[in-house]
Amino acid sequence: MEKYDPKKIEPKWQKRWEEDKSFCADDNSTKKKYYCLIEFPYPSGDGMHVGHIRSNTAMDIIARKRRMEGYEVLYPIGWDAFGLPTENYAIKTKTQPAIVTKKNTDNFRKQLKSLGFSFDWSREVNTTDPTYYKWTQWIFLQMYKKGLAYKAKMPINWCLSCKIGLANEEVVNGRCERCGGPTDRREKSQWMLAITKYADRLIDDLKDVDFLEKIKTLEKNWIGRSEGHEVKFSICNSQFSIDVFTTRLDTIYGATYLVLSPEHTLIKNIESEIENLEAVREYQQNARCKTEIERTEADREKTGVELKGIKAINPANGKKIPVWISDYVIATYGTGAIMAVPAHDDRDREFAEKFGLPIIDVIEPMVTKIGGDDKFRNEEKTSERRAVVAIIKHWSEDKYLAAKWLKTGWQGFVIGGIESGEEIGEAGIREIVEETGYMNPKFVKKLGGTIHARFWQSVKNENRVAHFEPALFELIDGAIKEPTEEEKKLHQFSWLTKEEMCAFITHDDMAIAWNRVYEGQCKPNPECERSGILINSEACNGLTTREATGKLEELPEIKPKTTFKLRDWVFSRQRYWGEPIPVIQCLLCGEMPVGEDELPVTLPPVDNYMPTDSGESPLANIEEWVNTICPSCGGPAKRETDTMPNWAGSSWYWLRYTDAHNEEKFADTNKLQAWTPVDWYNGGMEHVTLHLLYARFWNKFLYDEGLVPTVEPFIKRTTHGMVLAENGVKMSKSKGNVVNPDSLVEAFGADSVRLYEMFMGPFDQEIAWNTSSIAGVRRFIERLWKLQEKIDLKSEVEMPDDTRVLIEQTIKKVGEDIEEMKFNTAISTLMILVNKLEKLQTMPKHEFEKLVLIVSPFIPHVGEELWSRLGNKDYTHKELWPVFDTSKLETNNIIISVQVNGKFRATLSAKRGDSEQIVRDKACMSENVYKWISGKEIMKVIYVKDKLINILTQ
RNA sequence: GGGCCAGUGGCGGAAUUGGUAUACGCGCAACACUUAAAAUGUUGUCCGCUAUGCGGUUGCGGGUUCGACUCCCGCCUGGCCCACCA
Repeated sequence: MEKYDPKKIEPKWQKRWEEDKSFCADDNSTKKKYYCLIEFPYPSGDGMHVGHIRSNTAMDIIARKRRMEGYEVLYPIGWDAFGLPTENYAIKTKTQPAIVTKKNTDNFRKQLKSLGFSFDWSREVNTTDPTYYKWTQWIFLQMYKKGLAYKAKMPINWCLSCKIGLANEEVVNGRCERCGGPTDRREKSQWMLAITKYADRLIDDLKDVDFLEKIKTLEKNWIGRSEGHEVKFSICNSQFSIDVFTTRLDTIYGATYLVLSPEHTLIKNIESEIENLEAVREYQQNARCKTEIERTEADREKTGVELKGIKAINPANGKKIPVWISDYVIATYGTGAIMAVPAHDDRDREFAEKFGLPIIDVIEPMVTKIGGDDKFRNEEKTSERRAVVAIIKHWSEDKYLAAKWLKTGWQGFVIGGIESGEEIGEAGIREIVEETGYMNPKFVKKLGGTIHARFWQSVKNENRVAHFEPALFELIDGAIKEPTEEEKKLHQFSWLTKEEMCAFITHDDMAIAWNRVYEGQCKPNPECERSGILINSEACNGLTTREATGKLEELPEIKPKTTFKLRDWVFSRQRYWGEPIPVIQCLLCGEMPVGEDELPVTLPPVDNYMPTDSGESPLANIEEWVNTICPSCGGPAKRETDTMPNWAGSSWYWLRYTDAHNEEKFADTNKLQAWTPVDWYNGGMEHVTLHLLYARFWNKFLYDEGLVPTVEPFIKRTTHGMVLAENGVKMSKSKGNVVNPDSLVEAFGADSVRLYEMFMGPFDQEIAWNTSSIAGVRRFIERLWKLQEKIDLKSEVEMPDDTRVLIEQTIKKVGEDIEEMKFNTAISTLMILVNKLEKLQTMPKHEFEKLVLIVSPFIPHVGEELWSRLGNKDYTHKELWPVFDTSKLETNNIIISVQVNGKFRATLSAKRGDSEQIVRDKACMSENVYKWISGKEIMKVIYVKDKLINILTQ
């Protein structure tokens, strides 16, 4: 037998596949289609990364399995080649980006081919190819026509070192996502895409796709839909008004001031009325100069300036309230203005406390007992009462008095009714002395607002609506008078530390009170703090949050409104290496789209790729390119010099794969119909909020235009974990820890590299690379290879029963694991089978062939080679995926484990389906078991059929 | 601060309607083959002990159960994403 030599067999099969166009998808096939997609790579100068190989192999396995299941599979590949690294390289080396890109894609292509991926190379696309970006520009023009692409002067994120505008998505913690440098905000005229018009659908349509739940959650949170109200506050003595967005309309009576973002447009309109205009301007100026990093620093102290002379009118109660500006209000979210409710919003409270603004409690947190003996009984009589919750501090230690009600089991604090006309402190002291016997309590302070509780007061046999007023008391000394016998029967008292108290408290109302002493350490049900009863709210007093919201909605100044965190997509880049935006500025006609027949607007060669200091693209310096004629009047005009962002080309590439060489359309309708939507799209988690959202947006737009057949582009989306360097950090060229797949293929062969990438750990988790472990999978391949020697070509030998069962089980498990992307366990199952087969002297050919077929998607070169050596003429991927025989999945001889009192003591052999009695008798006869049960009475026997018996003795 | 996830040998990791924890692989050790080494093969490899047996062990502490890596409650640690979003 020949030695296993990947250097010989891998190029051989790769060549045959290519010559036979084995993996070219047939548009006209009558088979069911299956579209597998991976995120097309950015061809960087560093060459391919072992991470690329991991996700490509995973989809390759699925694509190959689908072919064996009888599908016509499309598994295409291309290059997402526009981008900053190439441009930066061009700036440094004065090489044309197109030439760099060519070199890099050639290298990537060679690397991918060396790994035996079953890509359809006939459909290769490249986003930087004018025949491709012609259609990127064309789609842009369609959006332009529908008003979805528009130019706007607006503050944008500006990277100080890249000198380009960035989308919000490209700013991470105030820093440029690409270079890590600081960013600030600048007013620039930018092209925008109105993705927010699709915000609702981008959320709602998620219900119809098979994405991992975490992906859906991430997208939803990113879009950030928030239901609330827009409230119009008119300004005294002015025609202007301020719209604010709030999700807590019910707190409007507590809105004691308004806050505008420093950039708010109203300020300009009412300048003449502002008495301290200088100070306001200075604040605006400061806010503008602050970089995004400074603005997003956590726990930054609140700043702001009042617009003196300006008062807004609260539409709920007609009160005049001051208007401030502060950078804690974000210009681009909601309306860029808020009504501040310091009593019920932490940020507003911080601001109000700093600037001495009034704080009015308008919500009593409500605690309604909904379960247990003290559940509020709607049908019974109800009485209402004010009561003080006395939190009593020890005279010398940091301990507090805990009270337990002996009749009900409630645990909390001393509580006493407040008589009419009585002060809280007064009532508390009276109650403390009465109930606890401590003679010298002192009132310290009130603790926040009232807590509204509704419960069944079993002692009094009635419902109670209680308004609890938490207050802090301190004992001056330990002087105590023995309480009466009657009191002793009611309560039991103890001194507890803060931590002990948290554990002691049994009810949410007490927990809320305690939280005001020991901030946030006790955790009441958060629902209690959110929903409550209105107070200090005039007509709404006594209503619940929900009722009040409904009532307030009737006011003409208030209307329901939905807001999103998602903003429109900044679509301009002041860079060279991107798709030119196909728009012309005519001196007479203004903004004119380039005619569709003029596309593509191609990139001219330039000498200097450096962006200009004014922030314009290097294209602005190419006069012969910039100067053109107006498509409408024929007069002199200038081309738009901004280019599209990196994300443009990847927002529709899967559509182009269906018809990669079409010169008339971005893709033929029939071919789109034949192949889309993508059945399974795998990619990185990091692309879920950017690329995936953009791609779904473009697809929805094209769907609305009748240009693609489905609303959603991808049926199923999964993610892979990142491959890290051996020490667990990210691989990067600058750290010099990038593992080169070429040397691995050279040393171990492509099949070993593929197999290791799949075996190293769970596919969806990030994992550190470990080159020494490849030896293990290489050994496995060698052992599989050697099994050839044991084949009985005539298939005359019988296989032992348990081995045949194992083969069927392996077929089942491998098939299921591939579907769930549990490649690591699929491979270990295959290893177990090979270990077993090795022990045989000989085995029938047809059984071994099953194994060859199910390993072939993982290690296709070995699969193909073994398959042909067994005398088969066709490729493995043209064979049918083996079907396991359900009747052979299990043997009749089974092992049952025996427990005595839940401890494992023995195992026994039995026949499938044996009755409890048989198993029990066998178990009791076993020496190991007998030892444990002799002399003891058997109380109970638990029998799990065909699995386990548990004998319980006294 | 909010959301999501994870924690199992020296290492990567298996094990889910709750049923023999550590499969599979790496590494390590011993042995065989060899002049030798590599490669290969065989055996062993969670911890403790009075050792053919017994006890303990899945981050920590409780709970439910005949039985818990798995379910529930409370903590600790680590990671990822979002973050002044009204």
